[in-house]
Amino acid sequence: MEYLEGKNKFIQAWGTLGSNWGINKAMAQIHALLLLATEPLSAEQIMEELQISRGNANMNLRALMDWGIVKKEFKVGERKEFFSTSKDVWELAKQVSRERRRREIEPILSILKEVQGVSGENKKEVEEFKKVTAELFDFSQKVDNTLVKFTNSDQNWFFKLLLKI
Amino acid sequence: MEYLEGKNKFIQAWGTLGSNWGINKAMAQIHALLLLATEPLSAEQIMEELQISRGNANMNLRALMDWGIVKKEFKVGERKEFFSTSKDVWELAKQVSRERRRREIEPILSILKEVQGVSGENKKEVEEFKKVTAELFDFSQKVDNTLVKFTNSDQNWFFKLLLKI
DNA sequence: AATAAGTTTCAATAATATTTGAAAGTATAG
DNA sequence: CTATACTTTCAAATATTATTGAAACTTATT
Repeated sequence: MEYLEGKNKFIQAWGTLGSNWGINKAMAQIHALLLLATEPLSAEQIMEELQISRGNANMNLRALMDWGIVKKEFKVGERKEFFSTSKDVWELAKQVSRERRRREIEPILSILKEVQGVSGENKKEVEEFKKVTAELFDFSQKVDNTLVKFTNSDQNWFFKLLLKI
Repeated sequence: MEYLEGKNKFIQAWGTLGSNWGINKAMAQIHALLLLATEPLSAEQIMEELQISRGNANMNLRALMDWGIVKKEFKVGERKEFFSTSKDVWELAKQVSRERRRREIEPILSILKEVQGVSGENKKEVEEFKKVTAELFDFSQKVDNTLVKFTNSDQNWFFKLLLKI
């Protein structure tokens, strides 16, 4: 397979994967492009390679920076900004976990806690509600704890551990 | 907080959580409703409670059944179909992992493997490409293995294990 | 201070995904 | 067999989300 074909295939696949996990296609594709780049890329280069507009590139680069997985860089003598991402897959996974934990697990935990105190006429329904939400709370908390450990772990502690089983 | 308020809050939150993870809102909300129900619900009841159309209810119930997390049930003397979901959060998590593994990890693994064999003029680029995709392949395979263990584990083996650390 | 190079914003537009509802399909009961 | 109760399908409508592009803004250079 030709390099260019492989590259496009990979970028395409990364975009699709992102979409399935609630990350917009352009954002995932920019990330894929940066993963493959041998040096930081300018907004122009990204626009050009992915055939997207300046506004789109800018917004998604910002989103990637918000996620903490893309960094702005400057080159001496150049006024333009350049962008790069870490090639360390392990670091990437940890950063994504960290953000998703903050953005999704924490809010759901807080809601589950909040709704625990419901009251009402129908005893059976209320009890079922409390039971289910309590179990979800418990489970979510376990996931949360696991992610905290994971995101703070050095190396691939996690997988090494699993190998021992 | 009144039961109804809590219920709505939970259903709403479950829908939002779903959206963030690439699952459509109605699908997640139907699931939330079934989680809280004290007995299997008919399509009518679901349509009524969530204020959605018959077609919508039907399609998303089918999708939930495809995911293996909702089951059709029949009541004696009733011609209608009823739907229920397992209240076991652990089982639910395993089933979702199983499906996502099949639907997303396996395809990406196959693409990563496929693009490994690229060739091209620019040695530096090609090498970087192979390096990055090889690392992603390795990582994805580890995740895949972990999920296999997870989805086959009894009880909360996983979390119990983590407690030991 | 004026110009140039580059970045950001955001209303308008386009693309995508979801939802509806009515018609077609199926199965059960009489 | 056929009327009835219910389910499924899917084209069209709607809602949501992503993208564009040009104007506004910012910063650096002369």
